[in-house]
Amino acid sequence: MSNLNEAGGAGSQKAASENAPVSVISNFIKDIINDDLKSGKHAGIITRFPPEPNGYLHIGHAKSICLNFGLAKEYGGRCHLRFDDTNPCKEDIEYIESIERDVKWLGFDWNEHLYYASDYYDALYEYAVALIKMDKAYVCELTNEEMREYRGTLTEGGKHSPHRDRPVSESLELFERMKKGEFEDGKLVLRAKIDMSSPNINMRDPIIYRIRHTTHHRTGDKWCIYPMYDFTHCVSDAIEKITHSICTLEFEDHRPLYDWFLDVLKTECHPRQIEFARLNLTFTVMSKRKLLELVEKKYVSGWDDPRMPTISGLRRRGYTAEAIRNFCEMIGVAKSNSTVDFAMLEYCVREDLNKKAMRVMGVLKPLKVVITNYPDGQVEELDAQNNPEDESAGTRKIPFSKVIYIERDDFREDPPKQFFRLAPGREVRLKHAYYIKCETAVKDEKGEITELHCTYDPATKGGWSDDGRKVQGTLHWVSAAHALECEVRIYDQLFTKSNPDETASGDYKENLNENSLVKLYPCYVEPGLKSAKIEDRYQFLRQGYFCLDSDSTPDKLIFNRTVSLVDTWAKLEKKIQKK
RNA sequence: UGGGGAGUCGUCUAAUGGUAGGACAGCAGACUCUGGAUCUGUACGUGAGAGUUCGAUUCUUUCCUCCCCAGCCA
Repeated sequence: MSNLNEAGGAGSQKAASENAPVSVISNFIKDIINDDLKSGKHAGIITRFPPEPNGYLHIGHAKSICLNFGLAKEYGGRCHLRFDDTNPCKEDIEYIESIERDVKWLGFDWNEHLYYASDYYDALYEYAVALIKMDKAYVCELTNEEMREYRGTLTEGGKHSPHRDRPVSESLELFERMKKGEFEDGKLVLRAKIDMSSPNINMRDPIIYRIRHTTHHRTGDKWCIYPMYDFTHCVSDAIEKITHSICTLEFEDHRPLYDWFLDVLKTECHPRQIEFARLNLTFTVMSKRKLLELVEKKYVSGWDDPRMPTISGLRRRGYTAEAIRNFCEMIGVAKSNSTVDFAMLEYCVREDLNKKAMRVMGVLKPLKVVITNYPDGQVEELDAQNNPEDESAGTRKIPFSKVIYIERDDFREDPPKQFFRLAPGREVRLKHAYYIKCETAVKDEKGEITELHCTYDPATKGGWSDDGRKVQGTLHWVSAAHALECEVRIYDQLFTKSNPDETASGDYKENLNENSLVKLYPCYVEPGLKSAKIEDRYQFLRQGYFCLDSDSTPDKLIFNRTVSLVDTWAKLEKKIQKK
């Protein structure tokens, strides 16, 4: 059982020892940094990755992680991991742990620079008091609904709160009492005093503290007032002496507020906020709300369901950290909204796994083949190359015997023109083994083919013939007596539409793909896979890349298909059928 | 219809006044004991107009389209 507990072995990655390489491609953020370095504004850079621990990280976060940690590495600076934990209602320790695990797995290291916004609650409180004393903040008693009314609309300015001009001393006292827990949730808030007529709604006296009698996952019950994002984020950045605070586009019109707080507070450090476009991917959703819904309503098995675009899902699916990093490098960083073709991500895993994954043979939809002229009871150990892309991967022995399984799709009774595989009277090569020729197809009473009777040519051992004879097809196979029975899970896109949000009803779930998971059983793989460990990755010859799923037990191996191989024949066949 | 952003091959992304380039996807071919990989070739783009200039993706201007903002979420 121990072999199922952690990754290791031939097909696996040593995540911890992996180190992300430095990027060579430029982007507009690097241009800014280069200017800042050149002008002497900064001697070095400090960035940060600031997730809120209210969900699992996804591939979109990976883009941000690669950007922030990548920049730090490239410029010899550092990147902090900071949990933006200012909303105890939504946050959870489970998420903190998963985020740390995922960032590490991606190959990045924050060293001792692990922080929490909640670390700064005392400082934040003092800054808030300072704001009140400067008459730049006040305690407001408007209800939620009133607040919305007073805020105005996109086209009209708002109105002043009746509490806006209350004396500083009164706000001070009220704020103190808010902190002491004298008011219930929602009764009072602390607001910045900026400009209710601003065309930028964020500047219309934004709330900076609200009351929440909720236990915080780190500070417990010490606080019942919690700071809002806009106030917390810029102050946290300043405390950590961040030089470049990189966030996504939707925060662009929060920047004036970010700058306002730091200007008014006259913080020693005033980071520059830079916005870039978040990642969108075809055939999937990236919003935390939707991913959470998929998990909670059991459309998927969990955050790490192999169909999820989460880091843990992709990892379980068999993606490597290197593939994800390469992908993030490949897609670039810019300010225009964009949706990347999922095929680009698949290209990146294939490229990486092609170099690394050990080749093995596995039959997904078995068809029994009896080699009639092969001696009963004889077993030969044949040599098989582990990875033609990597000489150092060596070879292994695989057993061959009279009864084998081949892929059902590799036989056609009535083969189309360009079909190179097995058919009555046809000869093909069994990879690493012999040429075999199909003599007869045995059928049951319903006309289903139950097995094939073939003959082999003993002179072709290893898959060669000296007489110049050519065979067009090469098939993978496993010896029936030696094969390991297992389950294989074939995944397809979670959604049927390239843009899942394109719906008639407005509910993206109507685009869920009913066939996104197909479980195949029994499948047969070569006996060597018995020692496979969770997350070990393999190429099943001619089929795709697979990895051992965490649902596996020593008695039942389960493999996930990470991605298929490029299937030229499938494409060709489709074209033939169209004609 | 307020404010803030963005428009370059099908999709991402370069070119910062001087030959519009790369990657993915597509197509065609070569090669191959994986119809994998690899290699070669090929097609495809500056949202529109006006202006400045010898020369504009780049500068100016008008227009068009798309995205974000009215949580006591981040």
